[in-house]
Amino acid sequence: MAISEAEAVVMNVLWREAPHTAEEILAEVGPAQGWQEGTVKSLLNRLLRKKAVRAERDGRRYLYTPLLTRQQYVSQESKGLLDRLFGGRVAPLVAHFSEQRKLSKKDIAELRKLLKELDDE
Amino acid sequence: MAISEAEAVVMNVLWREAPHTAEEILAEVGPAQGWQEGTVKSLLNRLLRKKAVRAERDGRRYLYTPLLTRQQYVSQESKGLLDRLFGGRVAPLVAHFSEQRKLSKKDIAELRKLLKELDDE
DNA sequence: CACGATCAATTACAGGTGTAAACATAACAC
DNA sequence: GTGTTATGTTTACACCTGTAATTGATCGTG
Repeated sequence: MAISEAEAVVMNVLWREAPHTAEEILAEVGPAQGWQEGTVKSLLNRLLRKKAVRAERDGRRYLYTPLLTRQQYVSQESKGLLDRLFGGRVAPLVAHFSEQRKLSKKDIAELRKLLKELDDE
Repeated sequence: MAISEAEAVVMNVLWREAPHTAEEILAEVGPAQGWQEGTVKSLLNRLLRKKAVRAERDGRRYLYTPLLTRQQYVSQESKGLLDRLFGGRVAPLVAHFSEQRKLSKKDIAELRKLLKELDDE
């Protein structure tokens, strides 16, 4: 089942470092998102139900670890967008950003490097 | 207000060619999506409420025309994804696809061409 | 052992979505 | 003009989301 945007915020914390307790996650995202304890707990529960994380008891609390990998999530999401908007292909998306002048110098440099490396294989 | 995925399917028809009647839209997407008449009508109404399309009476029916442009929609959606997953930048997304071996030959060729053109400006 | 503190689990609730059924209205055919 | 047909509008309804408040379980403390 797809994980929602709010849920992804929680996953992001766990992808950076795991395991974490609910409290730690709250400390990390609560302020920025304006979330309270119950919110994070709910999101964790939904992620559990969706098998995106697993919880392991540690005394009175739980330690949460991601089951869904960031790779998997990123792939799903990107593919979804590409399929919906660009016929499933990458180049048209880059072209779109290029037309909109949204490619930074850094982007361009990195893309050049990337293509060069592809050459060498 | 954001338009949903099902709504985007309808918009896609109108972006290809407009205006269209509800019936024509149904004919185009109904079979593929397994949608019936009521579904398309509802989606059109929600799009009207969201000011994403406008309707112009034509005898007994309406002709629907997009107000939200494909450009606008694509920009919103792509930016959202990039911000959420790739720090708002294009190159990391392409890198992701490259790592996953999801760049087709055609993609690579087009990207090369694109970068070359950027050079010439 | 009873009590408060600390967590997690359950329940809540409004708003969005997917998917229509039901209802209203207007035009056309007789 | 009245009934049928073609359209659009309203209402429905279950599920997902964001965001908690409430309830329940457990642990440490006196």
